Amino acid sequence: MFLHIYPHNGVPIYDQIARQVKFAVADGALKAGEAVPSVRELARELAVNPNTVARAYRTLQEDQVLLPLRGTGMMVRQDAEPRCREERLELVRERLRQALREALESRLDPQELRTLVMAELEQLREEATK
Amino acid sequence: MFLHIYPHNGVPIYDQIARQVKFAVADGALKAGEAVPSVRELARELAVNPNTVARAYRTLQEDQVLLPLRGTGMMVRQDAEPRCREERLELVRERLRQALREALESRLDPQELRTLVMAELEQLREEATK
Amino acid sequence: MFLHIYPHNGVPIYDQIARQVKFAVADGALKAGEAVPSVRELARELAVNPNTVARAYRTLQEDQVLLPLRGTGMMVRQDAEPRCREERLELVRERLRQALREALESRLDPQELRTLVMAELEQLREEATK
Amino acid sequence: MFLHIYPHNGVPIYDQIARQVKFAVADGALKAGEAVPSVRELARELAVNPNTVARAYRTLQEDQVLLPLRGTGMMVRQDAEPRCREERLELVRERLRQALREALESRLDPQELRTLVMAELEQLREEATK
DNA sequence: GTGGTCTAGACCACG
DNA sequence: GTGGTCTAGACCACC
Repeated sequence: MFLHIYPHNGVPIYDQIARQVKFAVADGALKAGEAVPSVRELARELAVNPNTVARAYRTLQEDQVLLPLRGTGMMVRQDAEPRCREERLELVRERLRQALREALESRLDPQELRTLVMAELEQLREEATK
Repeated sequence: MFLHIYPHNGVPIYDQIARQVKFAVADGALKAGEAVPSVRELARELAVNPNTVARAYRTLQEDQVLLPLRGTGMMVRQDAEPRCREERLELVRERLRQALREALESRLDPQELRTLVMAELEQLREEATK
Repeated sequence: MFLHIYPHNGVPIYDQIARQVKFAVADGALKAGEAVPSVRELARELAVNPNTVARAYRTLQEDQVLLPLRGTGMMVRQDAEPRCREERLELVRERLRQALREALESRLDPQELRTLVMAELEQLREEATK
Repeated sequence: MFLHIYPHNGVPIYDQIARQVKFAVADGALKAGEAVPSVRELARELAVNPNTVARAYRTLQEDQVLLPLRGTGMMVRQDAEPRCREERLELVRERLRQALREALESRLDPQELRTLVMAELEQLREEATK
C-alpha cells in the first residue's frame, strides 16, 4: 500500500487514508476481494495511531468499500471498484473546484492563473516521475 | 466588502476572511489607509460570529496588513499592498498545489485530469461573469 | 434527556444511546430544532466516557438525525422526526424478531411461549408505570 | 444437529452454538449419553471456524452439559436434560425481556407494540412450518 | 493474530 | 464553552 500522508495540511489523517484507499481501488491497485493491511500493520507503516486507521476503515465500511472478515482482516468488496471510480472523480473534482474558485475570487489575472495552474501541474508531474 | 464565505468546506471561517481581505488589498479593492468594516458589522454581513471576525482581524494585524485605530476600528496599513500581492500568489499557489497533488496521486489519467482542470476553470469563470 | 443505559447487555453503549435518541425524536420528546445535550454533559449524566457519546452523536449525524452547529452543540434536524418514526418501528421490530425467532427455535411449547411473552410484557409495563 | 447460525446479529457465534445445544438437550433432540458432532464436523456443517465450535463446546463443559470422551469426542451428560430445560426458559426469557424492555422504552404505542409482537410471532411460526 | 469497544486525556478549531 | 481530531492503551470477541 503506497499511501502518502501529509500530517498537517488541514485534511484529517483518517480522511486522507480513506480517500487514498478509494483511489487505489478505483485505479485497480487494490482489487475486489483483495485484503487490505490490518489496522495495526498500516498504522505502523504510516506511523500513525491504530485508531486513526481504524476510523478510516470504519468510514470505508460505511461507504461500501471494505468488508470486515471476522478475525482475518478486511477485504475490498466485490462491487467496490465502479463506485470508487465514480467517487474518485467527484472527490478530486470537488477539491480542485474549491481551490480554483478561491483562485478566481482572488482576482489574480485570469491569464496568469491559467499559466499558474499549468505550471504547477507540470512541475508536480515531473516530481512524480523522477 | 465582497467576501464569499463557504461555511463547511474545510477551511476555517476566520482563515477564509483573512485570506480574502489580503486578496482585496492585493487587488486594490481595499486601498492603503482605507478603513475596514467594524467586527460586528462584518459579522452581521457575513452571518458569522463576531469572535470569528475578530480572530481574522487579529491575524491580519499580526501579518502587518491591518492597523488598529484608537477606538475607531482598523485600517489597511500603508505598506500592505505589495506584501499582499506577493502573498496572494503564494496562498493561491499552495492550495492549488495541494489539490493538484492529490489529483495526480489519485492516478486519474493525466490527460483526463488536465481536461478536468480546464473544464472546471472555464465553468467557474462563466459562473463568475454571469 | 431520560436515557436508560444497560452497560453490559451485549449492545454497545454508543448504540444504545443512538437508538434511544432516535426513539426520543420519534416520540416527540426531542423536537426538530431542539438542542441535544453537549457531548460532555450527556457523558457526565450517563456516567460514560465523552468519546462514547461522541461516537453516538457521530452516528446520528450520519443517519441524518442530528446537525452540528459550530461551537454551539448539536440540534435535531428539521426533517428527522418522520425518519425516526419509521426507523423506530424497524429497530424495535428487528430486535423482537431476533428474540422471538430464537424462542421459537428453542422448541419451547408454542402456547407456553405465547404466555411467556405476554407475561413479560405485562410485568415490564407494571414496572414502568410504578 | 439442526443449528441455525445468524453470523452478524450481535450474538457471538460461539454463544449461539452453546445456547442451541442446550435447547436441543432440553427438547430431547439430543439425549443423555448421545455423542455430539466433532468440532471439525460441526464447524464444516455450520461453515464457521473450528475454534469457534471448540469454544462453544468448552463453555458447554463448564456448564455441565457435555462430557469429553477420551479422544472420541463429547457426549451429553446423563444429568444434563433437566438442567437444560430450566436454563432454556431463563435464556429465552432474558432475551425476550431485553427486547421487550427496549420496545416499551421506545414509547411505541402499547397497543401497537402488542399487535407487533403477536404479528411477528405469528409470521415466524408460519415461516417455521412451511 | 484480527477487528470492535471503551476509556482517558491532550490539543485544536470554532464561536 | 462547543465539537473534532488524535494519541495511547486496555479489554473483549472472534478466529
